[in-house]
Amino acid sequence: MARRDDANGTGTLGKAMDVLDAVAAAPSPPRFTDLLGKVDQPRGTLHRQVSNLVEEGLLSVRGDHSYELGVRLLRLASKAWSDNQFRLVAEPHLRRLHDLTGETVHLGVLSGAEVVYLDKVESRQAVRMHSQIGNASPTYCTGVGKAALSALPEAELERRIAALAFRAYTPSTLPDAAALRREIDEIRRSGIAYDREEHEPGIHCVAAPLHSRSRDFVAGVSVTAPAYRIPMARLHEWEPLVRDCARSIMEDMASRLGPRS
Amino acid sequence: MARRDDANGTGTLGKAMDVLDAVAAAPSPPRFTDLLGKVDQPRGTLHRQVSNLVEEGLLSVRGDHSYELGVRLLRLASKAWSDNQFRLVAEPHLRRLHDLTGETVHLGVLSGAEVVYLDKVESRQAVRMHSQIGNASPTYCTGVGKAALSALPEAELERRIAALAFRAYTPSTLPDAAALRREIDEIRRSGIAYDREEHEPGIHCVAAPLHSRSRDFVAGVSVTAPAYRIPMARLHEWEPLVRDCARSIMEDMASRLGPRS
DNA sequence: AATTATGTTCCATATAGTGGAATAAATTGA
DNA sequence: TCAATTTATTCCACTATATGGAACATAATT
Repeated sequence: MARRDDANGTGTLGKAMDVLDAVAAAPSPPRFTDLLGKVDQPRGTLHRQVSNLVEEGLLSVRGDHSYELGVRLLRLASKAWSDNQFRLVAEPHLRRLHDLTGETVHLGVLSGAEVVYLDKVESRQAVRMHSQIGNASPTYCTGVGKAALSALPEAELERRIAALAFRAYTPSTLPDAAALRREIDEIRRSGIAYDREEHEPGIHCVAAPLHSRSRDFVAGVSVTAPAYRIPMARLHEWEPLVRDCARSIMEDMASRLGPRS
Repeated sequence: MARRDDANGTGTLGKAMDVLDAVAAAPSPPRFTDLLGKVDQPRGTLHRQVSNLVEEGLLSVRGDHSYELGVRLLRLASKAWSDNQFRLVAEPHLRRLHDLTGETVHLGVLSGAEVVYLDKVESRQAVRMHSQIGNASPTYCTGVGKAALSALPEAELERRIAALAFRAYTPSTLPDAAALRREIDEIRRSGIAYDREEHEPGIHCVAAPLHSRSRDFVAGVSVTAPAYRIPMARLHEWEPLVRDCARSIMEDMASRLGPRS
């Protein structure tokens, strides 16, 4: 929810993105006046911004003046996904981790305050692919999220934690910054993060951090499983597999994309 | 390829989108100078535009100064897809069409010169979902593309056809505007479009047009099948099913979203 | 028909984007 | 290793573009 500091460096573009975010965050297609309440812009200004977004195909307007995100985003995202070098490099490693564990494997990267899923490998492909790719979850209550946070340089970590708004998804969701901070320290020591049913009841996972040399992006790999079928002990056994997967993705990145990736 | 008229009404935002398009169109992650050649902007200007896009997460820069589309697009597109009212309304109808035919069903909407796939229903879910959703194909050699074109008002159709650049994907791809024009007339009469292996050899389909009352968007539904297994005759038999599917989606839209959608 | 809510247009003003040129950084070649 | 060359980044006077308050138009509501 909390999204934007009053001042931002990206001028007109930033404002346009604010509008898109506002539409994305709305529970149902917002009308013009709804948006007027959500983004801090005067009528005339917002109206032109929205018109421009519509003209560019980033927003689409229905007959009743309500707005939806436009299909042009789908088109771009499709490219963003299929061309993504990190994902391309990681994919075979994820597949291998899946083969070794038999459970669902996720790859997620840190984006803003959230972790967005870049890829997913699971056996029963009955579930719609899109149900995860591109989805975003909070960092503080997911395996990949906490793993990714642990890979951030200290200053950056502080900044991000300070900006978080904690919400208890389950009884075991970490309640505040202090608890998260303690857990991150532990993850940094062990190189492994757990989600102990902190986001969804009955679902837990093991995850390992992943980052580019320069830390210009941080990510996480995880193996997720239902608690009733896979006990915590098994998750512990998988620690080396997950760690190895993360390590080999990083090595692969380094060798393929040059030492500086 | 042909993308932009010299003048466009969306100012700064439009230019930013041009840059995104240029990155999306590149066969491999372009560097700054590559982009400089593709978008018509002076160095200083382009540099700031790119910086802004990176800061907003719409572009991401790798260690070697090459640019990729950013993950924020995935996040937005995920929302764009899951919230899309048209798709939500259409989904059960697509599923029904799939059950009746046993073959792959597509839903695509017209976006610029292309048709982008909004949904896909197929039995063997082995294929990755993202392999189609958000993908774009030319209008003039796909079933949904031609169907969608046929639903455009005359003036709009002329304009779009004039802007097309024809490329022969297969021996049966329509070669030019005249041939397409003739076929569109036929589709308007019959209400059914065929792709006779015009995009991919061995793949053909039946499609029907679909549009919102006000024509502010046009789309198509199709049943696609391999030619070796499903003969043309069978496609003909499916005509009523496809037409009914399109009709019932439109009716459903009208009733759910109000008479004006 | 009058009232209220909602959407759209206008235009003087200021802000934010522009772009040519200078600087810095990385890469290549001798 | 150092110069030559390519490539990326910064700077800033200038101006095009976005701004926003207010007037106007168009539904919806009473």
